[in-house]
Amino acid sequence: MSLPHAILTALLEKPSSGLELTRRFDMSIGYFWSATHQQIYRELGKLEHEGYIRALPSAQPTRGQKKEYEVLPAGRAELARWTAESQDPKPIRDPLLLRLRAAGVVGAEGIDAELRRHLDLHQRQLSEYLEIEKRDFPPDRDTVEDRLRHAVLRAGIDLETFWTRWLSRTLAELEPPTAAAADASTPAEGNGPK
Amino acid sequence: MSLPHAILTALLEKPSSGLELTRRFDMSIGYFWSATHQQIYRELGKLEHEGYIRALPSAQPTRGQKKEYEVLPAGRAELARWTAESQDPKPIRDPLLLRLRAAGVVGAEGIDAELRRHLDLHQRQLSEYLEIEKRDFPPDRDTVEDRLRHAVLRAGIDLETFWTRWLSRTLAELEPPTAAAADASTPAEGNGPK
DNA sequence: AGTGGTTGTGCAACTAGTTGCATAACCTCG
DNA sequence: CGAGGTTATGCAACTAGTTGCACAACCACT
Repeated sequence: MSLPHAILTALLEKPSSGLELTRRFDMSIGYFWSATHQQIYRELGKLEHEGYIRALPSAQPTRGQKKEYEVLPAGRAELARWTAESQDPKPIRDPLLLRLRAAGVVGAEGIDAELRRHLDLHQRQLSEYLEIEKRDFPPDRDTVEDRLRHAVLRAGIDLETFWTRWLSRTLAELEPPTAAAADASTPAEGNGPK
Repeated sequence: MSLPHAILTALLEKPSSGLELTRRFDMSIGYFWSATHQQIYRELGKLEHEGYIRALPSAQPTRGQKKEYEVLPAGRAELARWTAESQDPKPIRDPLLLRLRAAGVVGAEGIDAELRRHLDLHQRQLSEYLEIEKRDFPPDRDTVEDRLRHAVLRAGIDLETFWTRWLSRTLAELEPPTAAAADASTPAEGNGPK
């Protein structure tokens, strides 16, 4: 039940059309929730039907034309209710970890290439977040809202940091020992006793 | 497409019945993939139908009676194929971060209680993982398989560590300044100049 | 006026995961 | 033996997210 609330939050920050929301979900909202434009349009329809949002009167109802939405009081109330609600964290579910475990059973051929690829992706994401932090959070402003937004971004930063560290360590642990243990096709020149 | 492969991995490690798998998913497998018993039974049916696994001959086909499965060569091949495949990491999607952002818009009332609750849950999970590490990974054994399994567990440990740190920091940042900034109903006794 | 790209909205079908419930076999205790 | 709990398998309906495509409006260039 998170997507409708993500949309309400985004619309409270700034009334938008479906496509604008999609772009915002790809950008800043993306570091804690992602969604495709189809999900967003469908959800906008539902939210309007339930009386949580409404289309701004300026927009015509024909297809292919921009339609902006704003949040109604009922929508704000629903968002406040949901925000204060108690929800348990969901257990981890990560395909990469699963594949690593599977590699332990069917053989680790080629898994290191995949680990390196992920490491690269996470490093890029991390430096992107650090850019955003530098740009959007100079050390002067300090409202509660700023702090909350900064905390959320920092979660993104810390998570990417975790991944890059874990991937580096895992790669380091898998590779050299494999080379040392494998007595075939390993050059191993210059480090034996003379 | 991860659940069937999680099941294949689990069955290769040890042939099991549906309920046994469910228990293993709640325990050790749970730190990288979770699943309910209904998902598992449904998937076992599909995997058997597709010729990846088969029921051990000892089991009778009646309902309510234990039915153990083992992986067939085709299943092992499929798992190896999937493990080596290239898959992009999925973007973060975390309701707690979303709620924190929403709190910045509709007000942060009561969110700190929720943060503390999550902190407690993550601390428990972390110490559970540390127990498992101490029990299952003594520093002597060192096969490639051990290393892979240990790396996966360490991802769980590091992730829980990230959460506990991030939650502690976020709580620390939200609370004292709020008390200092709010000039109403704050006792603030004994720390001013005499 | 016509073609081609961009912006924008939207349907339909599919895949994955969740929730609630039904039902059968088996074991234990009185 | 039969009542009640535990073990075990499974169906049906639902919710959430993904993929692929259709189509209208608008704009710019020729």
